[in-house]
Amino acid sequence: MNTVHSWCYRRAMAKRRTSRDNSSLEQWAAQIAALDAAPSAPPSRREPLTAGRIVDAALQLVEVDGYEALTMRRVAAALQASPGALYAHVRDKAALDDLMIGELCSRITLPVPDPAQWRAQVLDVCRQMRDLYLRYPGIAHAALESTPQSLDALRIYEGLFAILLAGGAAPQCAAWAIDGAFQYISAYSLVWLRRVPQEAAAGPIVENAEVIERFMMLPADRFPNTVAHAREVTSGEGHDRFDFAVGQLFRGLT
Amino acid sequence: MNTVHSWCYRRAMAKRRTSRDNSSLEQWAAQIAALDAAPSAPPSRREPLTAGRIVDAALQLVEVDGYEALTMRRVAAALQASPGALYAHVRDKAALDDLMIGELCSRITLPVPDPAQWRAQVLDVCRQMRDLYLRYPGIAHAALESTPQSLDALRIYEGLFAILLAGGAAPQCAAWAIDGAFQYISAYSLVWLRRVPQEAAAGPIVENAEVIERFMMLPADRFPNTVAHAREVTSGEGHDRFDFAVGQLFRGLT
DNA sequence: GCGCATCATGAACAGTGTTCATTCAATAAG
DNA sequence: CTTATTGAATGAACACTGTTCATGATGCGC
Repeated sequence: MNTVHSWCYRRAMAKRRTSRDNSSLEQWAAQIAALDAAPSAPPSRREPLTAGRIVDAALQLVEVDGYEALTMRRVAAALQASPGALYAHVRDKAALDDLMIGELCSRITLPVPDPAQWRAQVLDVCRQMRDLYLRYPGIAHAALESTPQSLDALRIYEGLFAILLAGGAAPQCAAWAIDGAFQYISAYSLVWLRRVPQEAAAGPIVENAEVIERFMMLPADRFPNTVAHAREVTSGEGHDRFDFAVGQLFRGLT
Repeated sequence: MNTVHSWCYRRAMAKRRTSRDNSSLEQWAAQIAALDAAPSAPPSRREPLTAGRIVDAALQLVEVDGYEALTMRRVAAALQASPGALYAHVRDKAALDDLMIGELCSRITLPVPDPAQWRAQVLDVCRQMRDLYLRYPGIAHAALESTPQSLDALRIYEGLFAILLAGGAAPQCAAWAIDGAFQYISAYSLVWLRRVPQEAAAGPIVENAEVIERFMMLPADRFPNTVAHAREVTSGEGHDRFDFAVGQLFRGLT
């Protein structure tokens, strides 16, 4: 449903020049036709395929089943199209990955820089990235592998840069810290996925106690510090460690 | 098929029973052939398959062709074995990944903690990890996906922990910083690979000037800060950015 | 109405991880 | 010295993957 809505929006924007009502009418007719055709057999003739629709379908697939389930064939099936049809609009699966992270980057809202609270602003942008990566599990893979700087990614680079410079940071330190943060956020989002299925089984408290116990079962002669500070090693609720790491990366830049 | 095979089996058994010298002769010929084959092809036909040999072969493959070329079939071919034979010693490809990063972790040398120079010691260990990840290109993928804490990885966790505690860091901050560093190092090693093929083309100076020029071609109204500080954005020789980010993560913990 | 250019199709290709019945070699038991 | 057993290796499958391409159908401009 999500993709259908955004697709309708995009198509309406693109075709606004010719005739909005016509597109709306087509849509109306297609919906009516779908009422009959959908239960019996999926109609082969659909609305034209576009890169935008492909990206939307791919993102929806990742949101539901994770990035490792993202397959050209599955995207095509979700669009009721042939696998080869996608390659008329998207060069590669890598190109699709780039488009997906571009779409994600375009969803991030950048604040107007406020020197008084630049730390909070930077952290907020980083959290937005993290939440997007977690909403589409495993898509950080694509972010790590994709083109160094797409224009969409560069937009949020510029946004963070502006916040940091307004806060009084030196340009080189600011640029390097942003770079490091991008990489850290991707890695964090990937590692975070490994804890999710465990959370579904039981509450986090029991889970944490279990982990502490396991750490204390380690041979104390080989892992003295880990055993001694098992509580601190396993501490951190939610995304506390994320906030800590991001805070460290942007520390003392003024 | 089933009956035919079992019939063949019975027939082979019967044949062996009737003329055993024939089978012995074949074996004799095989031994003679092995005399010649052994010096030329030293390895593996008679050597029993072990998890260790599989891991070694897999690492060698990654070192030469990269992690995306790591395939169960290729590992088996390198060992002159059948693809299915690997599964008697390694449960999954994921398990093979775990064993590989375990092997890598076991190669890292940990210093005895010296409070006077704990920063240098931490940076050295992080660089060892990075260099291993870069020597086996793309294997950081396995590190990000693999089991949260294998005992080999925990060993270097403990080593870093000891260095930091000796340096006077608070246990929780130390643990969180180590965690962040692990994730950052993996992401950095993956991102670094995208620059390597460009280095082969020309010297880094020309390359850098090219990148600066490209950044300055951006629309200045949309990317004012990136354009204005293109030099700082593209600065950093070698692993300068790595050292910066690691330094930030472990900053001010005493 | 027709020609054209575009797009979707479905089959194919070369791979992938993984499984399985079958075969073999070496060993333990009689 | 046979014989039975066992554990590992095989090779052929299975269900997939990304990608290509000739074929065929579609809708638009004239």
